[in-house]
Amino acid sequence: MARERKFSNEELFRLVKKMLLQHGYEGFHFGLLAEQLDISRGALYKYYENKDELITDFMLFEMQLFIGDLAQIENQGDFEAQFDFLMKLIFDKAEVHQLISVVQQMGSSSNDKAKVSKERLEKLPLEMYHYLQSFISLGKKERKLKEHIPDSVMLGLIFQSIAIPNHFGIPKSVWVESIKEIISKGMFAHS
Amino acid sequence: MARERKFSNEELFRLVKKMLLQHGYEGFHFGLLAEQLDISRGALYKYYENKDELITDFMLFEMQLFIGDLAQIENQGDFEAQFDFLMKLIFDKAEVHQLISVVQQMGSSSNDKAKVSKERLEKLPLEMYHYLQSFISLGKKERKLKEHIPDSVMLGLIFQSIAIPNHFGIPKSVWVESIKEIISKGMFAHS
DNA sequence: AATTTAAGTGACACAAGTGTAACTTAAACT
DNA sequence: AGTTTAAGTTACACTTGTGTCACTTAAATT
Repeated sequence: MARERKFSNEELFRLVKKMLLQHGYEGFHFGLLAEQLDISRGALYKYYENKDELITDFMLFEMQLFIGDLAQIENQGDFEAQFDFLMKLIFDKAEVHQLISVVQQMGSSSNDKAKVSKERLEKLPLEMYHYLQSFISLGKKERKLKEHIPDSVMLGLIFQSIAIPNHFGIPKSVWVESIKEIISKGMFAHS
Repeated sequence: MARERKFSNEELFRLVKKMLLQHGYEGFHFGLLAEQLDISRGALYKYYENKDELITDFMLFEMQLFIGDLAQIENQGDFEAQFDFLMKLIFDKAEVHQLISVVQQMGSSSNDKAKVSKERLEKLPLEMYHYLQSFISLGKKERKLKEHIPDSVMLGLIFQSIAIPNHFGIPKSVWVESIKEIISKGMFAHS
């Protein structure tokens, strides 16, 4: 019916991700994106009204992928296996955490359409928590997790651990194992 | 020798802090700052060549205050008291963590002077770690802390814990105590 | 081959922030 | 009172990104 597009959605999202991670929210703009896609800036406005709408769309896509991975936690056997799975997933998909922090930099949109999907976007962390509720419940039910600590503190700390800056370049395996140990058994020696 | 300044350094830094926390790095600009100080934008250029230089200057000031507080950890008695002091300090001065993340958003400066002090700035987290080295050493020496976990992982996790988002509005005291418990003794129940 | 239609282009007006420099103002010193 | 000096103002030129719209292009349909 019409000429074919010069770029695919995959290519677009791949570049958006790369640019967001590289330059952050402020450094991301249509000019740069268009250049990398080898199209004119104006063409992008055929698909997205503005930057926020594009980023929001991308994030919904990206987060749904991540939540898809996360959902597999239920097939991991006992509680310890689920814990290991979760930690591995988080450290393998470290970018997700960075991308979430980009969203929080997004100012309040002028656009109405963008506002709606941004609200959806802000609910995604909560949705993630919801998916993990069964994991925490299992742990508490099996008396593997301390029952007096609120679920959200546990999940928050687990997810935040990905963002600890490794200033001294500790090898990844040592790094991850150390964090897992602290989270599960603490940094205090047994007395 | 000349007319007196319409604003003090304290007032300036107070506003810079407020604006950085409220609007982030990108939302911070001379126009807004000048308006709040009730001076013209041009006047600010008498003191700082650009935004990065001002922010850098402010951050050095702010961090030195924080490091000053931190240094008092040595007067806190035994290891447990030092641990409690550190956690309390971090949660009382939560803004510091936010401010540090602002710095990481600063692009590479064009200005030479700014570049130099920005390098100094990026070393500050390391300097902080250095100040806390004695605390960790004490803990390990007294066999209160697990010796096989690298210092930087412990300190990183402690500092990062301030950034865990409290999506569900858990009361502060419960929140802080829960985090302290996980960090020190883990989230796993004793078997 | 002519027509339709969506993809893509390029120029324009706009907005917001930047940095500069000539100028004005007011305090302090002679 | 006159001079000096730093503080502050204002206007200007510049840069970078935004959003729009009339226009061109190329694939598919008839």
